Amino acid sequence: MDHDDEADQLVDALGELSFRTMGALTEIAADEGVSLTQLRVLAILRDRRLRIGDLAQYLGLERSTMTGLVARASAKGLLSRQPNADDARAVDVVITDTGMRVARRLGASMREALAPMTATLDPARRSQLHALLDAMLH
Amino acid sequence: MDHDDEADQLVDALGELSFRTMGALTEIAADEGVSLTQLRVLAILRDRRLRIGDLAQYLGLERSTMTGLVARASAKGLLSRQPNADDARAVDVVITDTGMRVARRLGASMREALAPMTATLDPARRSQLHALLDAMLH
DNA sequence: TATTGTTATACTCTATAACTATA
DNA sequence: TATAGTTATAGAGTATAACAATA
Repeated sequence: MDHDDEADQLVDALGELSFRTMGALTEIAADEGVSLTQLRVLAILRDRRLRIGDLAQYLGLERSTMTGLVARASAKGLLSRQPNADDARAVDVVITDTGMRVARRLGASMREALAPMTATLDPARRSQLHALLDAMLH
Repeated sequence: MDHDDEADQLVDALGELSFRTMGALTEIAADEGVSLTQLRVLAILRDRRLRIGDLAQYLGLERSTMTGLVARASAKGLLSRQPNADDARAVDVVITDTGMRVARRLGASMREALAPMTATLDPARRSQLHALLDAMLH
């Protein structure tokens, strides 16, 4: 069954693209001294505040895992823990000014790192790709 | 420093797609009792044998990391370590029959898991996407 | 001397299970 | 009782540095 049909090849290409992208993002995060998961958390918290549990659900992780992640990121000054106004059991996680600066630098590095990959496409094909990705993601 | 909105959105979409894909692959791997990195190793070794160092370079990891990864996968019966014919210092890593069966199941699960994402596109757009990904990856 | 791989060590990520404080 | 979060514990992934064997 070494017959790759069209669907298999598309899946392989998607996998390859994703591994390459994650590799680039991992390096970028490491350069800023954070993990890939912390990069995700920073990106998410740029425009909202979330409770520990919601953040965990968002990332598909256990709450106990988030406790540690937030603790380490807070120790680095990137995040801050705040009491939730409506539920005394809950903890809101908020990005700090330092965290926001790091998040912005990460965003810039991401664009820079992925540019060579998208640069192989001419502008028309780039728009095409963007439209296709949007269609898949929504 | 390019602050082109179109480029930023494309990078964001690429990141999002990759995180989703990696999430799906992580679950698939976990269902087979292997890590995401072990899934990659199995996929790579399906059609070749590589030395520890080459495998590490291929994945962008340290050799010491590969030593552990291969040890754990070998303990599970998925890989086997063999002396290299040309260099007595080197160790070839080979996929076992069990490893090959697992690799095939992983491949099938990947296609299944990613199908819903690509299924939102009609066949013509799917071909388009495939062509664009291939252009980016080569 | 340089390279291949291993070992020792340390840290992060992750999950499970038991626990607390609050709802 | 149920839920939000923490703590304790354990295993995997990862890197760095020091090391042995071979080139």
